Amino acid sequence: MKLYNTLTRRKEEFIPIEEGKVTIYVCGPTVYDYIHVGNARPLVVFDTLRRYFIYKGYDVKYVVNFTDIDDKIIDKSNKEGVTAKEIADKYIEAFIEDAKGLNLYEEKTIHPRATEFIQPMIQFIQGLIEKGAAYNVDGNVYFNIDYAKDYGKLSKKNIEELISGARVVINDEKKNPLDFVLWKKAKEGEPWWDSPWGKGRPGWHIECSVMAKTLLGDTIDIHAGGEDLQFPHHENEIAQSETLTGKPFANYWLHNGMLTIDNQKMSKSLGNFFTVRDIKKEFDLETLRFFLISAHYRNPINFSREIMEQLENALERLYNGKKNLEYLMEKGTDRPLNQEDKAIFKQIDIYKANFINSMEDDLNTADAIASLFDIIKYSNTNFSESTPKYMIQYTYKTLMELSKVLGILSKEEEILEEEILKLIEERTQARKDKNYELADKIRNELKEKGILLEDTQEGVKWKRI
RNA sequence: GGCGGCAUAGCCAAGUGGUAAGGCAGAGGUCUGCAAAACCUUUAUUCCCCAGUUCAAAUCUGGGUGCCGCCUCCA
Repeated sequence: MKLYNTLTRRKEEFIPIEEGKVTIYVCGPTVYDYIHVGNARPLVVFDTLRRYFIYKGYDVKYVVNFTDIDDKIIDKSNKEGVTAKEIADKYIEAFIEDAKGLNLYEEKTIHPRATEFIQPMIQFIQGLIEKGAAYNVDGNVYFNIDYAKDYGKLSKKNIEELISGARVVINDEKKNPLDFVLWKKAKEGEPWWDSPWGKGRPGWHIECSVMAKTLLGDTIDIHAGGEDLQFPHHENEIAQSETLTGKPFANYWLHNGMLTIDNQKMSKSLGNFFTVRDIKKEFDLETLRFFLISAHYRNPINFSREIMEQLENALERLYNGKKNLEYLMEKGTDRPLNQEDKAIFKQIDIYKANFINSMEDDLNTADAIASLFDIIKYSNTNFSESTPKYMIQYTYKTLMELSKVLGILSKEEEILEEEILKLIEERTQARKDKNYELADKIRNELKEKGILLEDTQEGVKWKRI
């Protein structure tokens, strides 16, 4: 599989550290609020990458951390008069709920909390101090970037230009203006942990380095996140981790493009954001997931109601195709396969190969989705009740297998209540009797109950609206 | 100011040298009591503009225009 590596700015063949295994670390949310649609992009995109690795038979270790101690969380806890932990717990719980809606593979995700790794963080910082790469000034510990080899190699920044950019706040405590904080001295009323440098808490960058190292090892296969984290967050992670271990921190750095609204980055600071919960009121979150994988992950995507509606319809077409296959699986014949049938298998296999080729090419989900539509169109056009069951099952199995990689079409067929089934039967009889008035009345009645009936050539079908 | 990216139909979006995938919306048709679904046909002589390389360019080179991101907390 080829992946675009930000470190080299090229697509590279993915070679895992250990054959058949892959370790992935994705920078997760700071849990001080509900996640917004922009936050959801890396979660969905890299979940899809993980699913594809699983599909290929890899043993995947996948970590998405929670930053549960940070200025914003402390601010919020002060405002609301509750502890920082209560804030974090509340939004972690909300995250898990949103994650389920987005069909993230939560059962297979490791979710460490920063506050559970304070001791390893202290050891990590201690190690940096011993190497002379970090220094303590009155309880604040800084990383000295002059000790980092190749500082700026990920974001391709030039240190002198960064300094002369003058956006850096002058801080007399720092040896180099670009030095960043590893351990923050606790202020009055802030949560704190004991450390060799006094009471305090970890800085943001150190958290990810330590959790990745502790859970996945000194060198991980893939580190991923939004492209806005390239600098300074990921650059600093590299600096501290590689200075401490002397080994590469991550072999592949993957960054997703920004999600925009009216062509402007969706972000908390600009205030132009929708939370995943906002969207859930209007759309199924599966549609949001589908939207997020409908373009290549490195391109910016613009979010709007119009686009969501388009994708809602597109997704419905896939579901209709799936339902048609389910229906024909019941009705198909058991006759033996003939020469023509075999050509159909071949065609389905071609679509499957196309899907895989797309995914192999730097996770081209937009292209892969086209193969799903190809399968649907092909089966809609060529299959009927006289098609051998086995072939329909094979097509269905292929469709579901590939959909699972993308994390879509996973909603199960529901069972209808007894009374509704009765009404449908009543209506079918009315139609046979050509009593269309009664038939339409029942249909409208069911529509109000959220059941939409369709009279197809293959019989009555229903769906929830 | 420095660094990076993007520009393909009404909308969304693949395609990185061989003659424009796929989806949505629209139009016409088949089927149908009606509706819906499904299916068929149709919708870019052209890929922001200009110049160049080449037998051949949406794809490569140079220039221009517009938009976006990072450089500050951010997915």
